[in-house]
Amino acid sequence: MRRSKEEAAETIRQLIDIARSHFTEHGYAGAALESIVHEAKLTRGAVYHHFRNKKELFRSVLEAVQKEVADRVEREAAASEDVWQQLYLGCRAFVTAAVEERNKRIMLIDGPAILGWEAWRAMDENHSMRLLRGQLETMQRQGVIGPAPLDAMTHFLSGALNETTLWLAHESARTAALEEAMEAVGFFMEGFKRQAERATGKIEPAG
Amino acid sequence: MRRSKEEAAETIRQLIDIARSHFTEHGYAGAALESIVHEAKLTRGAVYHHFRNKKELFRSVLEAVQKEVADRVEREAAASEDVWQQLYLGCRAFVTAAVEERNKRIMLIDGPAILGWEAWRAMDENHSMRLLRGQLETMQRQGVIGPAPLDAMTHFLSGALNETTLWLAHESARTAALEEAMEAVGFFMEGFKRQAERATGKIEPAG
DNA sequence: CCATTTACATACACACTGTATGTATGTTAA
DNA sequence: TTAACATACATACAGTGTGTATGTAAATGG
Repeated sequence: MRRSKEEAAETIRQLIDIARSHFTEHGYAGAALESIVHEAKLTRGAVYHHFRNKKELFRSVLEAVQKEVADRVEREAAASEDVWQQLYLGCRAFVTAAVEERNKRIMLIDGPAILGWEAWRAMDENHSMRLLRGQLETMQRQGVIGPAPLDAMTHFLSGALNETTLWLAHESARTAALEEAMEAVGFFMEGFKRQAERATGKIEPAG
Repeated sequence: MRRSKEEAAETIRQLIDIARSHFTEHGYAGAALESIVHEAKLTRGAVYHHFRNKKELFRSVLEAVQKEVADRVEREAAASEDVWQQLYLGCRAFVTAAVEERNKRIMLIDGPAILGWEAWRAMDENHSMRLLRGQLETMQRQGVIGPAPLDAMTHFLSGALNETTLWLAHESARTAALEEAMEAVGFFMEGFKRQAERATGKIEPAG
């Protein structure tokens, strides 16, 4: 019953895909490998052949999720040439992509808990967060935002977007929620602008 | 070997306390009830008498953590009479309290994963988040921030503070990190101010 | 075409949760 | 004061799930 190389690659893809749906529906702990492989018409032996353990299977799933979301963010942000608009569009793309059922829980809830915050963050730095930080860096180089601490700002905004995503998922009944959330993003950006204006001496600081 | 009521209450406190340290050190999944009760010189029977299951024990631990953190936030925010300063102090108190080892993981990582985001949020609404939302509401009523969507802003800022906390924990070597993080909070507040000024017609919106 | 590797399946050991039941002591009401 | 009951645990066991060791047949490479 040994399969060829391409068939094995297909098996891996299938396992990741099915695991993703099970993790989405039952969470990491609630998703038994047995029921995952059953759907794939395999046994747990197949999983332990292709992945070191359950956690590594989850990591592969998360990797796929992150890549999907980041791709959407990058594509949609590129629709504008204005750096502010790019940031806005990117944030919007992120929350609308991440809010989807098949992304949300794996990416924002189980991800940090299963892999640990550091490993989760390390993965994120290769995807959405890299884009966000890159954008802020560009804006800073262009002088449209002042000499603020990039890392702190990136994490602040990233965390805000993550929680906003989960809130949006919860508020899915209210269509106005997305606009409200984006308004909050706007406030943050306004703060940037004002700080940039201060740095260039347009207005003086308030008390 | 039956204990009196006060002794039983002491048992519960002790279990929560020891469980908290085990959850902190090994995470929820990695903390075996057996090793928790062993430290308390009890058996798992004691746990299942006082708590429905492991998750309920965790919920009790989280409740204690939330209460501690929220109390500190409330106390430190009350040190000022200026609403902006109160918000700033509250945010600062939150991150410095939440960043502590015995709070961080339980509150920000395992909490949502074990109880689910909704239950976790529901608990949070009775603690730190209630304070945050209340403060924003006060500021809005006083007109120092404009007619912005309160819930969206609250979640945005709350999520930002949570991630900032985890980032700070990771950056614990750099003492400047806290100030950088608070600077990011400041940007957000600047956005509020500007938006409030716009609403009251002090300056006109930019493109 | 033979040796070796690969892709799984099978079987088993182990850890942990949860539940059912037992038991001794505290509590309370007649 | 004591019998009846409730409470605070301990003990024993069943179930579920992960991980590991081993088996096996087919694919791959020389």
